[in-house]
Amino acid sequence: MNERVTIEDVAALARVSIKTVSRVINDEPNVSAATRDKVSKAIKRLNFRPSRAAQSLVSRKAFTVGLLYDNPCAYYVANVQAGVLDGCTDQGYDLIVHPRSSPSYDICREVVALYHQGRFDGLILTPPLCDNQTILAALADERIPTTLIAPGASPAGFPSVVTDDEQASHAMTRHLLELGHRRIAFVCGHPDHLAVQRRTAGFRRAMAEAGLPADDDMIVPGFNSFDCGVAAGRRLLGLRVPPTAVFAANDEMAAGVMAFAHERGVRIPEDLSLAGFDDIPIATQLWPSLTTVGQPIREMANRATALLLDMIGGRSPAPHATPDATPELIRSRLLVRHSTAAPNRPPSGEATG
Amino acid sequence: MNERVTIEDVAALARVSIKTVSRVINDEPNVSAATRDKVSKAIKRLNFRPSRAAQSLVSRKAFTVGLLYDNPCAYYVANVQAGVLDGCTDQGYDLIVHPRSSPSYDICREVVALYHQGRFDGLILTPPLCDNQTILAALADERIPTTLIAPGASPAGFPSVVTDDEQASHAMTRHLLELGHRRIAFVCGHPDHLAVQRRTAGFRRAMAEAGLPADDDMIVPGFNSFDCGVAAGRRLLGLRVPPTAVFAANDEMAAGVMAFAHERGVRIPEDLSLAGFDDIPIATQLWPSLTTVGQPIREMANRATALLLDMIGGRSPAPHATPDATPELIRSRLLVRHSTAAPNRPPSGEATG
DNA sequence: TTGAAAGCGCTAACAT
DNA sequence: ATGTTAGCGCTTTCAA
Repeated sequence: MNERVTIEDVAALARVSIKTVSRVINDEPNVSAATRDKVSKAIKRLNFRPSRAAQSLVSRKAFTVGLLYDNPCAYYVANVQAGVLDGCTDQGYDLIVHPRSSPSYDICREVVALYHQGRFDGLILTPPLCDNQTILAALADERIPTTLIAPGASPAGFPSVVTDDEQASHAMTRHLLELGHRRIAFVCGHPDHLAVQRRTAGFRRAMAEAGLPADDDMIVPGFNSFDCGVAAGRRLLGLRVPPTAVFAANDEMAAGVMAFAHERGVRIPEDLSLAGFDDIPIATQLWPSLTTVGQPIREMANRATALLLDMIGGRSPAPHATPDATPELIRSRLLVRHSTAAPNRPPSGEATG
Repeated sequence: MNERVTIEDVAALARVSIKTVSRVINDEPNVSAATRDKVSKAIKRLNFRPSRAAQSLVSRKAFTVGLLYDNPCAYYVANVQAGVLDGCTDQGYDLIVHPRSSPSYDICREVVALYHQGRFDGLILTPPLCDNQTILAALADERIPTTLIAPGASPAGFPSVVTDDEQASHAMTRHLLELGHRRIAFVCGHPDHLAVQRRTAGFRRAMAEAGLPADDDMIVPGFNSFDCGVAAGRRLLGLRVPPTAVFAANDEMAAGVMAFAHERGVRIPEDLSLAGFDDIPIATQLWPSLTTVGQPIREMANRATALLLDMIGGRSPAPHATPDATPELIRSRLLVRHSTAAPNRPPSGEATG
């Protein structure tokens, strides 16, 4: 830490009291322009930075937010982090990250302990942790300021930011229907991930509205992984009457379906249209590029951070004091790329080796 | 922060002085077993946690390490973070992350300021920042404890952890040669990323040892991105005599080559063997799965953290006091999957639609 | 508009 | 083996 220059050094150089320096540091009123200027010059001259530890001790704030997650997708995590940092940095807050895959009981104890040590002022939770009742109960119990990104429900007392999974899924299904598909299969996401579950609902609604049956053999389970996608592909393409389009609840599973299709020589999009959800990097690095739904992850994280900092800073009601906060909505958008086309289209003129 | 229970509360309950409590907290000697027990019980009873801010203020430590990076690959970053956290957590250190893509001058000022505020005790740098002389000079100037992950050179005074890029690249080239390939192309990595540059050297050495020419038209430039891979594929497959194998300096570029090959109907591995480097998730999510080199990123980050904490804790020489520290080496390993095979192999019996 | 004094919760140095 | 005292560097009273 090597803390050499202190507020006293500045005060001595500027020939004022340390309190006056403190006033300048914190932009407090009641300092004459001349004094302020004098002090500012001294601060610059000495390259003075107030000690975070001292500020924390007296203000009882850590100036740090914690990000708690348990998500295997590096891309998702990176975007969340970026969004949180966007919101933190200008307010002088730091981010400490806590990926946790341990049992929730340990998480609770650990997080509460860290909070009581003053290691962070508030917490941001992402799926699936933000749907974990044990954790939420512990955080509410300890009155730890917390906001949620994309929770399945909107638990009382936790401000949250969500996106319109159901509508986006509906829109994607409409896209496939409008291309002329009728036999459309859906690969479900992980049952514990509530937001992902809403994607199934959007699919079902669009199919119902189109007067099409959502056959049981057209809706297959999945757990968000590439391997599940491969398995789903095997199952669907092995059907007596296979679908002409497959819509997977996330891109990883869509990539799995695509890999299986490639292996079987099923051409995409000529023989099979394929759609995903999330727009992870692989979506543009597959061939053909994947039609998918772009999630505004970074923006959501940014807003969740702003809500958290409002709470911490007392600019919004105290934590767990607002039973029915409406979640903030940020819309997802449809990204039509090359993996979807009208059904039964004749092979294109592209070289095929 | 809500800091209610302090060391005084514990002292009062245990009927000892606060100093004795402090001794117990810090596992200092000279406390009788009975007293220690009494204090421990009081600590548990009150659920006491020493305030980080107070400890920081008096010890002049932040108990935090900073991770500075500017790397577009989420998977790489996630692994580095995981490795750093592995090393931090048990020592009670936190991790704050600082992704930075701003000009290096700003990074320097910002990082130095944060250090002087006592927001971290030491820094871990990854490529390409760890090869940036301006940043390194600033850090050395300020005596900021720093370790480097996979630097191109090994700058004096910076402990570092590296892997054997050159040898791994040599081994991959040998693999292709042993399969019977003679016309092997290489897609180079970003010229600013020195560690990646060594992969080119390994390729050249293996080719030279095999008595094969490394033709200029067989070694194409690249900048690590998927699009560069597509471009390289277009260039190489458009040659009068195309290569029978392509070795790309990273997986993203290999994925680009593969996408282009798919588009052109060039079969992998029957018509073209393809190898990458890094083992990012996409390597197993492409079809066919990609033969590549697995980088021990997480272990490297973990070791870099251990080296840093040794420095911070005074268990190793002070920062910038050891001119010629030997970088610690962690070996990469060859991962042979389905994208490489002997050249001119007849099509396999797999279904081709 | 400015400043003096009293802590924030802990540890280091020095008693006992 | 245990306790007392004096800070760490800042902000918050409360005076002037």
